[in-house]
Amino acid sequence: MRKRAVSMLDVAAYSHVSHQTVSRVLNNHKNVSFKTRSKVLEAIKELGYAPNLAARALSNGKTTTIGVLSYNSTLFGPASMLHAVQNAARDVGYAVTLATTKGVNEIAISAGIKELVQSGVDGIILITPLTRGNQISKETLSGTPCVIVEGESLKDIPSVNVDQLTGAQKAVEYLITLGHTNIAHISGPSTWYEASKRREGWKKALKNAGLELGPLEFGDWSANSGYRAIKEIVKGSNATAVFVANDAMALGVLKALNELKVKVPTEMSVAGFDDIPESEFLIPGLTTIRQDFLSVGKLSLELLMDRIEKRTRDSFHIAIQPELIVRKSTAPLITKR
Amino acid sequence: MRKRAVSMLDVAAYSHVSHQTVSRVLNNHKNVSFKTRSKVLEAIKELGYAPNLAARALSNGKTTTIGVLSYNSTLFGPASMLHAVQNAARDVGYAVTLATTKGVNEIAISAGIKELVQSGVDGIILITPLTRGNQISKETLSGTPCVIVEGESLKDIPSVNVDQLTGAQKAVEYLITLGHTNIAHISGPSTWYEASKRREGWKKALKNAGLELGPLEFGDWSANSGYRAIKEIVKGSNATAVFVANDAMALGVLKALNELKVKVPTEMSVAGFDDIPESEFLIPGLTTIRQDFLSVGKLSLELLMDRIEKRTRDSFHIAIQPELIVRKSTAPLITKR
DNA sequence: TCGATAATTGTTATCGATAACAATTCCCTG
DNA sequence: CAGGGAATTGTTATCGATAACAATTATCGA
Repeated sequence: MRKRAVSMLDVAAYSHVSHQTVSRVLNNHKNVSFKTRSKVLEAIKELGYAPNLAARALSNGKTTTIGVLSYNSTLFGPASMLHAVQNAARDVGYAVTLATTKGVNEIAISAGIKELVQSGVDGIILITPLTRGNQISKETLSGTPCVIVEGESLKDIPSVNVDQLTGAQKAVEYLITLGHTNIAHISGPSTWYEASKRREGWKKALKNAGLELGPLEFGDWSANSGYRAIKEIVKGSNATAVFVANDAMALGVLKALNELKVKVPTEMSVAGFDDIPESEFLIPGLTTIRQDFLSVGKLSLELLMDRIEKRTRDSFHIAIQPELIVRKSTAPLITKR
Repeated sequence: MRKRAVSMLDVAAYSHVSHQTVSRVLNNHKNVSFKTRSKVLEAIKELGYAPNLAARALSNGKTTTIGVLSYNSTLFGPASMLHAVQNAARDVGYAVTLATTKGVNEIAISAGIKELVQSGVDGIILITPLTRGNQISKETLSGTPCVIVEGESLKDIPSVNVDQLTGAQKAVEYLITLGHTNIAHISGPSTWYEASKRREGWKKALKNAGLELGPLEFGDWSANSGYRAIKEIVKGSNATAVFVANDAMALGVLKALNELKVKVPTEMSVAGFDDIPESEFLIPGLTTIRQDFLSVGKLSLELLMDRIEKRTRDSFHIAIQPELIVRKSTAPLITKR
């Protein structure tokens, strides 16, 4: 029973070459004769050799690991992107280490970044809702390449974003074409980048149509907060449609309206944002904006790999267009007379 | 501008001690005088030193990293457990690297484990639905400590499980106390451990009450599969209650019943399993079984740390009791006469 | 005050890979 | 067939930490 795992030297001895040659075979150097290469490969298979990644990392300064910093990986969006990133990373031979922040403030994010930098990752993907205030100092990154996902674009740092503003605008414009003129909005927390963009989109669509802003409430992305917010809106206004900043809150909205005996969509149209898997099966099916999280995840990894491997790219900030999914929770305004 | 990051030798030079003493300070060895310790600590702070983890790993064979292998981290359960594990790991100074499997078969799982082992993790948490067939060979683990979460208990490998059988039994027993005698079940995929346990619980409860088995359908955990399954059940039987193996499928069930104009709960009682955040806000609120994923995650990490640090423990297999959450989707049977 | 023992500090070897450079072999041309 | 350049292989140093052991300094009781 052997105690230590087989190392490169064992392989070298077994195949009667130097360990350097083994290294060359492993790293696909061109100047290795076919004969020795196959000899070495056979030895590797025979002995069940696997390189020691710590040694490699120490030697060449690369860990072939990327870090993902996420706010709350339980939410559908972050979880999907994490999944996509992880899959894409594996395909290019990179491991993924995960870190999560407790809050969305600058301190928590910096701490998370430091944690990852210290662990030696080759690059970082930030799935954190950075807003303007949250500048990432070069200090904390200390040279580690980085890509921002779903956060305010900074000039030096590549980013991948779903075009939140346009997405929100599409949803509200759709409500407008249905004849609604008093359109409320339930926004996400004011500190979140996505929330502010969606709010902007709502405003822009209304302004473009020459309509006044409808009532505005703030939630915290949870169904419960949507539940509470819509009750305020119904009580305090006569809005006939509501654009909700995410599907989870929209779920709470549907629940509250059901309890209040306000019929959806005939008395109130509801549109969400995200297209979570549940949306299709709500009662009624939720009209919403679909974000292609998988593409976002995949693209962000591509950008990061470019950075890590010092490739340059013209597209520094990538915006993905979301898609309007029309279901049964929205309907033309019935004019009362 | 310094090129290389500061190393232990820099700290040693700065504080006029040997690098070994610096190492001792870092690792909290007892035999370091207060004076030198503070001198070194100051130097560390002054120079902004952070240990190189690759070097440490190479030297002592530990990476202070654990691996989590998950089936599909987008699902609520795995995502929650991953989150809990990651938090708990950070608290004890461990990093988390993530791997995902494409399938639930033995080959895919083994591949995932190998990937993690090769990356050098100190321990592995398996959030994969292991069934009997899926034996983990000692070979693939090659000595790496491992904990199974939500999978069939193997004698050698510690595990943390929610008591699926009892949970399912509780749900069905509750339906029985409401007077239902024809209780259907929509199960998860037959290869999944959780699915088979929940199916067993359903059978056991019915048997204990002297009732016959109701209709049984299989889904794939998705809302859509629940949607289809309940249509079969309604068409082919006169069940008055259905126990659905997870909340996502229950969502589809509610949708289908709504379309079929079967009233819930008066004409059909529906109970789910998981208590996802949405469940409370479904229409009607879903009666379900709550699994404490966070505790499961935390406990599994504890078990793993015991293994890594060679502590022994009497409780090798831990079972957590789930909780029945009664909401509005279940009601007493109205006897037609 | 001496010596034994404990507490503290230092020196050298080691982990397993890659980098840089040196040496050898091969092949082709004049 | 000599010689030059390319292709192939080998040797040694290095990455930055810990392990093992050696050396030095404190501390205490007789």
